[in-house]
Amino acid sequence: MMETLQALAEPNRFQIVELLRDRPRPVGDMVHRLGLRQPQVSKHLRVLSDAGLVDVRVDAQRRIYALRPAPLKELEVWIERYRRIWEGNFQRLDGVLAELKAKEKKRGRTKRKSTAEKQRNIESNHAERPGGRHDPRL
Amino acid sequence: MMETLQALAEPNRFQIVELLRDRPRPVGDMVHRLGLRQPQVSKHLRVLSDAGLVDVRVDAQRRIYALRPAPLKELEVWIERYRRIWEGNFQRLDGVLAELKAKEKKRGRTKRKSTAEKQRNIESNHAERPGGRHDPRL
DNA sequence: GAAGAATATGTCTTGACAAGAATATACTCA
DNA sequence: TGAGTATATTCTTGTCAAGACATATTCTTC
Repeated sequence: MMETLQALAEPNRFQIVELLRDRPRPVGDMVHRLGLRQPQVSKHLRVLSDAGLVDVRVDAQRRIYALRPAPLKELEVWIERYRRIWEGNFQRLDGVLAELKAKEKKRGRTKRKSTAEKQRNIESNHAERPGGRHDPRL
Repeated sequence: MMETLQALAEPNRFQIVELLRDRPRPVGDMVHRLGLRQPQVSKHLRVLSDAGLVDVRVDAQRRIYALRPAPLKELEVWIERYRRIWEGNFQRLDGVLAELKAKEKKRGRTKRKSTAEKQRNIESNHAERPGGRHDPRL
Protein backbone atom coordinates (compact mmCIF):
# COMPACT_ATOMS: atom_id res chain seq x y z
CA MET A 1 0.00 0.00 0.00
CA MET A 2 2.65 2.54 1.02
CA GLU A 3 4.85 1.16 -1.73
CA THR A 4 2.07 1.55 -4.25
CA LEU A 5 1.49 5.15 -3.27
CA GLN A 6 5.16 6.00 -3.34
CA ALA A 7 5.50 4.49 -6.78
CA LEU A 8 2.53 6.41 -8.11
CA ALA A 9 3.54 9.69 -6.51
CA GLU A 10 6.26 10.30 -9.06
CA PRO A 11 4.83 12.11 -12.12
CA ASN A 12 6.66 10.11 -14.76
CA ARG A 13 5.77 6.83 -13.17
CA PHE A 14 2.20 7.97 -12.95
CA GLN A 15 2.29 8.65 -16.67
CA ILE A 16 3.72 5.23 -17.33
CA VAL A 17 0.85 3.67 -15.45
CA GLU A 18 -1.57 5.77 -17.45
CA LEU A 19 0.02 4.56 -20.67
CA LEU A 20 -0.23 0.96 -19.56
CA ARG A 21 -3.88 1.39 -18.79
CA ASP A 22 -4.64 1.16 -22.49
CA ARG A 23 -2.50 -1.84 -23.22
CA PRO A 24 0.84 -3.44 -22.48
CA ARG A 25 3.77 -1.73 -24.12
CA PRO A 26 7.45 -2.25 -24.83
CA VAL A 27 9.89 0.15 -23.23
CA GLY A 28 10.77 1.94 -26.42
CA ASP A 29 7.20 2.90 -27.00
CA MET A 30 7.02 4.63 -23.65
CA VAL A 31 10.37 6.32 -24.18
CA HIS A 32 8.80 7.95 -27.20
CA ARG A 33 5.62 9.12 -25.65
CA LEU A 34 7.14 10.34 -22.43
CA GLY A 35 10.06 12.21 -23.93
CA LEU A 36 12.34 10.70 -21.33
CA ARG A 37 15.60 8.93 -21.98
CA GLN A 38 15.60 5.21 -22.08
CA PRO A 39 17.61 4.55 -18.91
CA GLN A 40 15.28 6.77 -16.96
CA VAL A 41 12.24 4.90 -18.16
CA SER A 42 13.88 1.60 -17.34
CA LYS A 43 14.61 2.80 -13.86
CA HIS A 44 11.07 3.96 -13.28
CA LEU A 45 9.83 0.64 -14.58
CA ARG A 46 12.09 -1.05 -12.11
CA VAL A 47 10.47 0.84 -9.28
CA LEU A 48 7.01 0.02 -10.56
CA SER A 49 8.00 -3.58 -10.87
CA ASP A 50 9.37 -3.73 -7.33
CA ALA A 51 6.09 -2.30 -6.16
CA GLY A 52 4.27 -5.05 -8.01
CA LEU A 53 2.49 -2.56 -10.22
CA VAL A 54 3.78 -3.93 -13.49
CA ASP A 55 4.68 -7.21 -15.00
CA VAL A 56 7.21 -8.02 -17.74
CA ARG A 57 7.07 -10.33 -20.68
CA VAL A 58 10.22 -10.96 -22.59
CA ASP A 59 9.98 -10.84 -26.35
CA ALA A 60 13.44 -11.20 -27.84
CA GLN A 61 15.32 -8.02 -26.92
CA ARG A 62 12.13 -6.30 -26.02
CA ARG A 63 10.41 -6.26 -22.67
CA ILE A 64 6.71 -5.80 -22.75
CA TYR A 65 5.32 -4.25 -19.61
CA ALA A 66 1.76 -4.64 -18.44
CA LEU A 67 -0.20 -3.45 -15.45
CA ARG A 68 -0.85 -5.80 -12.58
CA PRO A 69 -4.25 -5.36 -11.01
CA ALA A 70 -3.54 -6.34 -7.40
CA PRO A 71 -2.01 -3.12 -6.04
CA LEU A 72 -4.58 -0.91 -7.71
CA LYS A 73 -7.36 -3.03 -6.43
CA GLU A 74 -5.88 -2.85 -2.96
CA LEU A 75 -5.77 0.91 -3.23
CA GLU A 76 -9.37 0.98 -4.27
CA VAL A 77 -10.36 -1.15 -1.31
CA TRP A 78 -8.53 1.19 1.00
CA ILE A 79 -10.21 4.24 -0.39
CA GLU A 80 -13.62 2.63 -0.15
CA ARG A 81 -13.28 2.80 3.60
CA TYR A 82 -13.38 6.57 3.30
CA ARG A 83 -16.53 6.50 1.30
CA ARG A 84 -18.79 7.44 4.19
CA ILE A 85 -16.91 10.69 4.49
CA TRP A 86 -18.45 11.98 1.31
CA GLU A 87 -21.69 10.12 1.65
CA GLY A 88 -22.94 10.37 5.19
CA ASN A 89 -22.16 13.54 7.07
CA PHE A 90 -20.74 11.93 10.13
CA GLN A 91 -17.79 14.10 10.97
CA ARG A 92 -19.66 17.21 12.02
CA LEU A 93 -22.37 15.74 14.16
CA ASP A 94 -20.44 13.06 15.89
CA GLY A 95 -16.79 13.91 16.22
CA VAL A 96 -16.59 17.60 16.75
CA LEU A 97 -19.56 17.85 19.03
CA ALA A 98 -18.15 15.19 21.29
CA GLU A 99 -14.91 17.09 21.28
CA LEU A 100 -16.56 20.30 22.32
CA LYS A 101 -18.72 18.68 24.89
CA ALA A 102 -15.69 17.17 26.57
CA LYS A 103 -14.10 20.56 26.70
CA GLU A 104 -17.14 22.19 28.23
CA LYS A 105 -17.15 19.66 30.97
CA LYS A 106 -13.48 20.10 31.78
CA ARG A 107 -13.47 23.80 32.37
CA GLY A 108 -15.68 24.45 35.36
CA ARG A 109 -18.13 27.28 35.67
CA THR A 110 -16.01 30.35 34.96
CA LYS A 111 -16.46 33.60 33.17
CA ARG A 112 -16.34 32.62 29.52
CA LYS A 113 -17.05 33.87 26.03
CA SER A 114 -20.60 34.22 24.85
CA THR A 115 -21.91 31.41 22.73
CA ALA A 116 -21.97 33.75 19.76
CA GLU A 117 -18.32 34.65 20.11
CA LYS A 118 -17.36 31.05 20.44
CA GLN A 119 -19.31 30.14 17.35
CA ARG A 120 -17.32 32.62 15.36
CA ASN A 121 -14.06 31.11 16.42
CA ILE A 122 -15.20 27.62 15.76
CA GLU A 123 -16.37 28.27 12.29
CA SER A 124 -14.63 26.39 9.55
CA ASN A 125 -12.19 28.65 7.81
CA HIS A 126 -11.47 27.26 4.42
CA ALA A 127 -10.03 30.54 3.28
CA GLU A 128 -7.59 31.03 6.11
CA ARG A 129 -4.37 30.73 4.15
CA PRO A 130 -5.23 32.56 0.93
CA GLY A 131 -4.16 31.38 -2.46
CA GLY A 132 -6.95 29.05 -3.48
CA ARG A 133 -5.35 25.92 -2.18
CA HIS A 134 -8.37 23.69 -2.51
CA ASP A 135 -11.48 23.90 -4.55
CA PRO A 136 -14.71 24.65 -2.76
CA ARG A 137 -16.72 21.98 -4.52
CA LEU A 138 -18.08 19.18 -2.37
CA MET B 1 -4.31 14.31 -8.16
CA MET B 2 -0.52 14.26 -8.22
CA GLU B 3 -0.54 16.47 -5.17
CA THR B 4 -2.89 14.12 -3.39
CA LEU B 5 -0.70 11.13 -4.14
CA GLN B 6 2.44 12.91 -3.06
CA ALA B 7 0.83 13.92 0.19
CA LEU B 8 -0.36 10.41 0.93
CA ALA B 9 2.90 8.77 -0.05
CA GLU B 10 4.61 9.86 3.14
CA PRO B 11 4.00 7.28 5.88
CA ASN B 12 3.35 9.72 8.71
CA ARG B 13 0.95 11.75 6.63
CA PHE B 14 -0.78 8.57 5.65
CA GLN B 15 -1.20 7.77 9.32
CA ILE B 16 -2.59 11.22 9.97
CA VAL B 17 -5.19 10.68 7.32
CA GLU B 18 -6.04 7.34 8.83
CA LEU B 19 -6.50 8.98 12.20
CA LEU B 20 -8.76 11.61 10.72
CA ARG B 21 -10.88 8.98 9.13
CA ASP B 22 -12.50 8.29 12.48
CA ARG B 23 -13.12 11.88 13.42
CA PRO B 24 -11.62 15.35 13.37
CA ARG B 25 -8.81 15.82 15.84
CA PRO B 26 -6.72 18.57 17.39
CA VAL B 27 -2.99 18.54 16.70
CA GLY B 28 -1.99 17.49 20.19
CA ASP B 29 -4.06 14.36 19.92
CA MET B 30 -2.20 13.27 16.83
CA VAL B 31 1.15 14.15 18.32
CA HIS B 32 0.34 11.62 21.01
CA ARG B 33 -0.75 8.80 18.84
CA LEU B 34 1.94 9.16 16.23
CA GLY B 35 4.86 9.56 18.58
CA LEU B 36 6.17 12.42 16.49
CA ARG B 37 7.18 15.83 17.76
CA GLN B 38 4.71 18.61 17.49
CA PRO B 39 6.51 20.71 14.86
CA GLN B 40 6.76 17.72 12.61
CA VAL B 41 3.07 17.00 12.85
CA SER B 42 2.27 20.62 12.15
CA LYS B 43 4.42 20.55 9.07
CA HIS B 44 2.81 17.41 7.78
CA LEU B 45 -0.57 18.94 8.40
CA ARG B 46 0.54 21.91 6.42
CA VAL B 47 1.32 19.70 3.45
CA LEU B 48 -1.98 17.91 3.76
CA SER B 49 -3.72 21.24 3.95
CA ASP B 50 -1.97 22.57 0.88
CA ALA B 51 -3.06 19.45 -0.93
CA GLY B 52 -6.62 20.15 0.13
CA LEU B 53 -6.81 16.92 2.07
CA VAL B 54 -7.61 18.49 5.40
CA ASP B 55 -9.49 21.39 6.76
CA VAL B 56 -8.91 23.40 9.94
CA ARG B 57 -11.25 24.75 12.50
CA VAL B 58 -9.90 27.11 15.06
CA ASP B 59 -10.96 26.54 18.62
CA ALA B 60 -9.09 28.93 20.91
CA GLN B 61 -5.42 27.86 20.81
CA ARG B 62 -6.35 24.56 19.31
CA ARG B 63 -6.72 23.73 15.65
CA ILE B 64 -9.05 20.94 14.86
CA TYR B 65 -8.24 19.17 11.64
CA ALA B 66 -10.74 17.22 9.58
CA LEU B 67 -10.61 15.33 6.34
CA ARG B 68 -11.90 16.91 3.18
CA PRO B 69 -13.62 14.49 0.85
CA ALA B 70 -12.87 16.03 -2.54
CA PRO B 71 -9.34 14.77 -3.15
CA LEU B 72 -10.12 11.28 -1.99
CA LYS B 73 -13.17 11.15 -4.12
CA GLU B 74 -11.12 12.33 -7.05
CA LEU B 75 -8.64 9.57 -6.40
CA GLU B 76 -11.41 7.06 -6.31
CA VAL B 77 -12.77 8.28 -9.61
CA TRP B 78 -9.33 7.98 -11.13
CA ILE B 79 -8.87 4.45 -9.93
CA GLU B 80 -12.28 3.43 -11.18
CA ARG B 81 -10.98 3.90 -14.68
CA TYR B 82 -8.67 0.99 -14.05
CA ARG B 83 -11.44 -1.26 -12.95
CA ARG B 84 -11.68 -3.14 -16.21
CA ILE B 85 -8.13 -4.30 -15.71
CA TRP B 86 -9.18 -6.59 -12.93
CA GLU B 87 -12.61 -7.30 -14.27
CA GLY B 88 -12.41 -7.94 -17.99
CA ASN B 89 -9.31 -9.66 -19.28
CA PHE B 90 -8.58 -7.23 -22.02
CA GLN B 91 -4.86 -6.82 -21.86
CA ARG B 92 -3.84 -10.25 -23.08
CA LEU B 93 -6.18 -10.71 -25.99
CA ASP B 94 -6.19 -7.27 -27.41
CA GLY B 95 -2.99 -5.41 -26.76
CA VAL B 96 -0.25 -7.96 -26.86
CA LEU B 97 -1.61 -9.86 -29.78
CA ALA B 98 -1.84 -6.72 -31.85
CA GLU B 99 1.71 -5.95 -30.84
CA LEU B 100 2.97 -9.29 -32.03
CA LYS B 101 1.00 -9.22 -35.20
CA ALA B 102 2.54 -5.89 -36.14
CA LYS B 103 5.95 -7.33 -35.60
CA GLU B 104 5.26 -10.36 -37.75
CA LYS B 105 4.20 -8.15 -40.58
CA LYS B 106 7.25 -5.92 -40.39
CA ARG B 107 9.88 -8.60 -40.77
CA GLY B 108 9.47 -10.16 -44.20
CA ARG B 109 9.62 -13.83 -44.98
CA THR B 110 12.91 -14.89 -43.49
CA LYS B 111 14.25 -17.86 -41.61
CA ARG B 112 12.77 -17.48 -38.17
CA LYS B 113 12.24 -19.30 -34.91
CA SER B 114 9.65 -22.00 -34.63
CA THR B 115 6.36 -21.01 -33.09
CA ALA B 116 7.19 -23.19 -30.11
CA GLU B 117 10.43 -21.42 -29.42
CA LYS B 118 8.82 -18.06 -29.68
CA GLN B 119 6.10 -19.07 -27.30
CA ARG B 120 8.70 -19.91 -24.71
CA ASN B 121 10.29 -16.54 -24.94
CA ILE B 122 7.04 -14.71 -24.81
CA GLU B 123 5.80 -16.37 -21.68
CA SER B 124 5.17 -14.14 -18.72
CA ASN B 125 7.96 -14.44 -16.21
CA HIS B 126 6.70 -13.30 -12.89
CA ALA B 127 9.59 -14.89 -11.10
CA GLU B 128 12.35 -13.30 -13.13
CA ARG B 129 13.91 -11.14 -10.47
CA PRO B 130 13.75 -13.42 -7.42
CA GLY B 131 12.86 -12.16 -3.99
CA GLY B 132 9.09 -12.29 -4.03
CA ARG B 133 8.50 -8.77 -5.21
CA HIS B 134 4.81 -9.17 -5.82
CA ASP B 135 2.24 -11.57 -4.58
CA PRO B 136 0.85 -14.07 -7.02
CA ARG B 137 -2.72 -13.64 -5.90
CA LEU B 138 -5.20 -12.25 -8.40
C1' DG C 1 -0.43 41.78 32.04
C1' DA C 2 2.19 37.56 33.22
C1' DA C 3 2.38 32.63 32.92
C1' DG C 4 1.17 28.71 30.59
C1' DA C 5 -0.88 26.00 26.81
C1' DA C 6 -1.39 24.75 21.87
C1' DT C 7 0.29 25.32 17.54
C1' DA C 8 3.02 27.32 13.71
C1' DT C 9 7.34 28.75 11.54
C1' DG C 10 12.39 29.18 10.58
C1' DT C 11 16.95 27.14 10.15
C1' DC C 12 20.09 23.50 9.70
C1' DT C 13 21.58 18.86 8.68
C1' DT C 14 21.17 14.59 6.53
C1' DG C 15 19.28 11.05 3.60
C1' DA C 16 16.60 9.70 -0.43
C1' DC C 17 16.01 9.95 -5.05
C1' DA C 18 15.63 11.54 -9.92
C1' DA C 19 18.28 12.85 -13.91
C1' DG C 20 22.50 12.46 -16.78
C1' DA C 21 26.11 10.02 -18.94
C1' DA C 22 28.58 5.97 -19.82
C1' DT C 23 28.56 1.19 -20.09
C1' DA C 24 26.96 -3.64 -19.77
C1' DT C 25 23.90 -7.32 -21.29
C1' DA C 26 21.07 -9.94 -24.37
C1' DC C 27 19.10 -10.82 -28.57
C1' DT C 28 18.59 -10.71 -33.97
C1' DC C 29 19.98 -10.84 -38.48
C1' DA C 30 23.05 -10.92 -42.26
C1' DT D 1 30.89 -13.83 -36.07
C1' DG D 2 30.06 -9.01 -36.25
C1' DA D 3 26.93 -5.08 -36.47
C1' DG D 4 22.84 -3.31 -34.91
C1' DT D 5 18.88 -3.04 -31.71
C1' DA D 6 16.46 -2.92 -27.20
C1' DT D 7 16.89 -2.66 -22.51
C1' DA D 8 19.18 -2.76 -17.88
C1' DT D 9 22.72 -1.27 -14.60
C1' DT D 10 26.27 1.63 -12.46
C1' DC D 11 28.11 5.90 -10.86
C1' DT D 12 27.84 10.67 -10.05
C1' DT D 13 25.64 14.95 -9.03
C1' DG D 14 22.07 18.18 -7.65
C1' DT D 15 17.63 18.87 -5.48
C1' DC D 16 14.21 18.37 -2.23
C1' DA D 17 12.07 16.99 1.84
C1' DA D 18 11.89 14.96 6.65
C1' DG D 19 13.57 15.29 11.24
C1' DA D 20 15.63 17.94 15.25
C1' DC D 21 15.81 22.10 17.68
C1' DA D 22 14.84 26.76 18.77
C1' DT D 23 11.64 30.33 18.59
C1' DA D 24 7.46 33.00 17.31
C1' DT D 25 2.41 33.48 17.65
C1' DT D 26 -2.05 33.35 19.67
C1' DC D 27 -5.23 32.35 23.01
C1' DT D 28 -6.68 31.42 28.08
C1' DT D 29 -6.70 32.08 32.81
C1' DC D 30 -5.47 34.19 36.94
